[in-house]
Formats: sequence, structure tokens, C-alpha cells
Amino acid sequence: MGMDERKFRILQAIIDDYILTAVPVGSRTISKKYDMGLSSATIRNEMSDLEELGYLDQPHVSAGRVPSAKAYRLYVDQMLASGRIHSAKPEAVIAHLNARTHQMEDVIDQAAQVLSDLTNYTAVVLPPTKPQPIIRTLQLVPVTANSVLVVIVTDGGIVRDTVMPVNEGLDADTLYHISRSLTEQLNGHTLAEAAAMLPEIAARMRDSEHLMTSLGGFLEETEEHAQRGHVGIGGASNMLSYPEYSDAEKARSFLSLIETRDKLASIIAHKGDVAFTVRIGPETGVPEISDCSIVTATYSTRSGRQGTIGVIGPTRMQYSRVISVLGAMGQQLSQLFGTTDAGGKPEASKGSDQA
Amino acid sequence: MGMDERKFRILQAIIDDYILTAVPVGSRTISKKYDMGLSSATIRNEMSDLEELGYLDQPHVSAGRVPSAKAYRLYVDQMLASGRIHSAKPEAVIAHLNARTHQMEDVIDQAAQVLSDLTNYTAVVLPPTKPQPIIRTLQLVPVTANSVLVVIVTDGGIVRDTVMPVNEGLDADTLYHISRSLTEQLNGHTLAEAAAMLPEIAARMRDSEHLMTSLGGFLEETEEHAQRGHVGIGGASNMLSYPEYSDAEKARSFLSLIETRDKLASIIAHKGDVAFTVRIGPETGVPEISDCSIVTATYSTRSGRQGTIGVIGPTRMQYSRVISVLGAMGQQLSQLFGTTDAGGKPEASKGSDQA
DNA sequence: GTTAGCACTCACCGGTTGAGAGTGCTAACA
DNA sequence: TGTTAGCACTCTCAACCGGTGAGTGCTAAC
Repeated sequence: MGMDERKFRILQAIIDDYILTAVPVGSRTISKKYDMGLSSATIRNEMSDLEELGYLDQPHVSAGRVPSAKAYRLYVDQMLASGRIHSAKPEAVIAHLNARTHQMEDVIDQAAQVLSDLTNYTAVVLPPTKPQPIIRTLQLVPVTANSVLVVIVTDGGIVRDTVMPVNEGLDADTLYHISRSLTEQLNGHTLAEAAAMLPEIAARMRDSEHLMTSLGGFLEETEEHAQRGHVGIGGASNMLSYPEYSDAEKARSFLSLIETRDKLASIIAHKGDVAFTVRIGPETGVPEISDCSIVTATYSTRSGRQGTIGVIGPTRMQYSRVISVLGAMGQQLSQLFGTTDAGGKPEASKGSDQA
Repeated sequence: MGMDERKFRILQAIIDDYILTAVPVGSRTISKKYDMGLSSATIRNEMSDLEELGYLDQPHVSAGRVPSAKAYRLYVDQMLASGRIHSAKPEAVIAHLNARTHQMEDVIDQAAQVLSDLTNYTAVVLPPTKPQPIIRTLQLVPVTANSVLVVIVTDGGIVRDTVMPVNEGLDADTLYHISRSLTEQLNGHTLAEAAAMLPEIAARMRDSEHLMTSLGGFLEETEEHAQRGHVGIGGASNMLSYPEYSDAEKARSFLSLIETRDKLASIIAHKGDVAFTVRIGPETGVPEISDCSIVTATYSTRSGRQGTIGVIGPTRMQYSRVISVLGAMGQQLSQLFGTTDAGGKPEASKGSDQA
């Protein structure tokens, strides 16, 4: 028993219907609404096969069938392969994104808003990645008994200054000493590299090992945070209008995930160089949203940096629509950031970094 | 029949119980749990009076009583007057807000996070107000047939440039002319003033009245947007854990209000110079949250600018706790922005404005 | 291979019922 | 005169129950 043409057509009909209604679909529905020229009994047999193949689930014995994640996967792959995507109409996007303002963050927020309005799902927009800043100097300055100010000067004269708590009392002299040594060793490296190097350095400098360790963790945090700009989120509340999220507890856990922007960003963040990513259900790797799908796309700025846009919705999302909208939006953002570079100036958009 | 001491004590007990349980409270509960030395029958009589006075509502005849907005108002006023607020423990706040980073936006976000964690309600933090920028020059530049670039140079050399759609085709000459005239008239005024002046100007310049009108609306928008920095929101999903928001539709409308940050900011924004504001139910003036209460407090920077922090929760919120936490947080933020001015640099934090 | 027919399962809906909570009223009491 | 005990009454809520309908699996006939 394999997956023949007819089975596939039936599966497709089931998925289409389920995407529309969110109600388990029965054999009769298929034979009537999507006239296949087959009786419900035949459909029934095929459905039984499809279930055995793992494409359908049955909530309970006398309910209809529900597509499994595997089914959606097949459906999406097929769709992408056959190029059966409305080649979008960027006009709609343009009309919405008729940016009155070119501030980076505003564009990000607005894009998320438009994306969620157009899809009725939750949208996330990540700004273009920034280049890894290279450390020039690192200076530690005593502030109070248990905190030191860390000043990092990176290439381009950008400064990051932050108070870090420590639990040893250290005098200015010692700190100056340490700073000199650290600068010597870290100069020319990126923040991420520096963070990776610190454990080793810590091992060597035994008297201030603790300080070094926490500095390492701190650098890592700083790096991650600096890398990640403002995350745009739109339509988080859209999710509540879908029956799969009528359960308050589920809705709550979804929303608290959305609220922790850092986590969300790392989920959305696009690895690799493909234009699209579609992750279905468990493929997301995030248990909280194991019944959601995530579709992402990229856009790029003139300087070649990449940003990510993504849509999160129930597994039964309207993939083709979402993909086409994402495509159009990606194009639009690339154009916006690519041609005028208005809204670009990404370094400047964290102004208080300015030296 | 007035409001005597005993009635007040009973009312207070009812409110306390309702805040705790969210369940209509009956006479027996009061007489047993909060031993008043009175039988349920007596309580019943008093409750009947309280209802007549408008302090209690009865969902239906055989349910207990529920405090009205008027009751909460009395309760809060009494609480504030008697100084019966735990004079807070800023340590808890400090422990949480041990800012590793002093970026303005990060502090804002973190403060919102801490505030929501500490109260279990939804928290909103508005950055300090910025000084009204004064217009120096206003220039209109044609971009396409139906859009012009508006460049505004304000004092301090800050520039705002934005593409504005128009529906008349205007050539460069005309625009230059208009620009000169506008600059002359608006020079020295704030954006808000300029926006207010434009209708009149529009009336005078009849041939480009339409352009002027849309420019007016645009200025207003720009002003509002520039004024309003990054809005910090925390714990929006907390709301879903309260029974009053178990209804999906209500939850949805609440969350979409929270999502429109501009609207939210204008609701929270603190008018006047009082330390606290408590708005209960309908007092919020926002129909979507007519069964919520909003408590706000202010903090100020060294330069005397004011920011607002607020908590939104169900009307039966734990006012005393919320007020004390807000107090502590306000103090903390004032200190943070007041002493070091780290994280301050508010002008710089919209870096891409930099000329 | 397809289809009609049939028995079976199970969620869902509407009505009923009983328990429980709470009230208002009245009458007795201090 | 204020307080309390008692009682009848109201109303919600949860549980129960039977009917209905959608859907299935299986079998037998085409």
C-alpha cells in the first residue's frame, strides 16, 4: 500500500477543508464538497489507509480525520515544488507599508503590523544582523564595593558601558592592571570570541578568577543583546481568535512565549541562506508551540546584512497565502533597505552607544 | 441611613474577600471568616443597605454581593488617606532591576518586566518626556508624482525626514516656494504649535490648501510619535490567568488594546503633577477596559523630565500592593535616571535623528 | 475495485433534577 | 431598638439522561 495519486488528492482535500473549518473532516464531506467521483465508502477506505500511513489522526473513533504534521509537511513540500504559490501582489503590502517614517524601529514595527494584518496570524520581524563589533579596549572602573563599570570600546568608536555586579572588593589599581592585560589579549577579537576566550584567561589569572568568569558571562550577554536589535511583533492577539487557542491556559503559554522577545527572536532567527523556511508543529523544536507552524523569509540590506520576517500560526495555517505575503514583504523590505538605505543607518539606531 | 463605621468595616471585608477570590461574597462568609461579632443576618441587613447606597452589586438574587466601582473608589481613597500602604521594600525592586545595561530602552523594558512580575498584572512604562523640539527649517522636496519628502530641521540640529503622500502633482518650484513661506512662519515654534497653526495657514494659501491640511495632520503625528519614545510593556499575558478574562473575546479585545502601543501610551500618560493616579473601571474612560483599573506613578530624571509607570489589572486588583510596588519602582527609576543619568541621554536614544 | 447497507461508537444538545449557597422577611429576644 | 434565629424562596451549577447525528468499520453485493 503506497501513496498513490488518488490518496494524495483526497489528503489534499482533507487538509484544505480542515484549514478552512478547523473541524475534523469526514468521508462524506469529502465525497460531496470536493466531488471526487467516489462514494463516501471508498473515501473511507482510503482515509483508513492514509491514517495507517501516518498522514491522518483521529481524535476519537466516530469523529472525522485531522491532518497530522506529516501531512502538512507533504502538503507544503508539494506546494513549494509545484510553484503553486500566488506570485503575491506586493501592491497590497506597499499600500500598507507606505512608510511615513523611515526610522529603523518604526519600519520594523510597522512591517510586523502589516504582516499580521495581512495574514491574521502573529508576525515577527527581526532587524538586519549587525556586523560583529571588534574590541579595541576594555576598561574596568570601580564603582562601589561590589560593582565595577565595564567600558568596551569597539571599532568605529562605539562604546558599550555597563555596570556589572561583582562579589569581591577590588581596588582601582588591581582593576587597572587587569584591564591592561585584558585589552592586550582581547584587542582585535569580536565580543563573541572574547567571551569564548575568557574561561581560559580566567584559569590563568587565579586571584581574580571569579571576576573573569562573570565578565565572560557578561560579555556573552552583551554580545547577544547587541546583536539582537529591536524585535517587531504584530498581531499577538490574533491567535486568540482561532478555536485551537480558545483554551485560556494554552493562550497564556503562547503569549508568554511571545512576550519574551529574546527567546522569540532566537526561535524565528533564520539560519542558513534559504529564502523560505517552513517549520510545522514539532519541527519548531519549541514545546510551547508544538501545535503551531512557523514560516520565515529573509530580506537583506544594501550592505548585505540579512533580516528575518516570520509568521506564527496554527498548524492548519493558510500556507500558500502566508508564503506569498512573506515573499512580497521580504521583497519590499529589501527594496526599502536596499535602495534608499533610509531607515538603515543601523549602527546609529542605538544612539546611546555613540562615543 | 448613612455610611457608619460598621458598614465600612463590612464593606472592607467584602472587598478584601472579593479581591482574593473573585467570587461574589455572601453574608455568612463575612460573619465567619472575618469575625465581626455579628451574625450573618445582621450582615445581611447591612449588605442590603450597602447595596442601596451603591457600594455593592448583586449578580443575581441568590448570589453574594460584588463591590461596585464606587466601593473600590472609597476603599482606595481611604487606603491612601490613612497611609496604610506598606512603605514598600525597594530592595526587591532593586534586586530585580540590577541593571546590567543602562540603555534607555533596556531599562524601560526591564522595568516593565519587573513591575509585571512583582504585581502579576500588566505593566506599562513610558520613558521620560522629551523637550519639545523647535522648528528651524521646513523643506518640501518632490519625490514622485504623489509623494513629497518633508525635511524638518529642529533646534540642536536634529532632523526629521519622512516621505508624505499627497494627491496633487507639485513641481519643485512650487514646493520650494511653499517651503520658504512655511519656514518663515513656523520658525521658532514647536511641532505641536506648528500643527495647530497649519489649518489657518492652509486657509490662506488656497491653491495648496490640501497639501497644507495633510501636512498639518502629518506634523501632529510626527510630534506625537517623536514625543512618545519606546513604550515598555510587561506581563500582558498575566491578564489571562484571571477568571474575569477567561472569556476569549474579552481577552482578545484587551490584548489588542495593549498591542496598539500608541493608544496604550496615551491612556497611561500621566497628566498633572500628582504622585499617584488610581483610575477604577469606568474612570479609565476606555470602554475596552471598563472592568480594569489603572494605577500610575511618575518618576523623574535629573533634568526634571517626567516619565510614567503604570499597572493595569482587574478592578479587584491588590491596590495596596500595586501602589507600594509602583512607589518603589518610581523611586528606583528616579534614582537611576537622576544620579548617574546613565541610560538617560534621551535625545541620543533616537540616534538616527542625528544630523 | 467500488459501493450500498448496517451496526456501532461517541460527542453534543436540551431538559430535568437535586444540592448548595444566598437572600429577604418575619418574629422573637435582649 | 438593634440583633438574631428560622424559614421559605430563588437561582446557579453540576450531574445525569436520553435522543440525535455524524462518522466509522465491516461485510456483502455489484
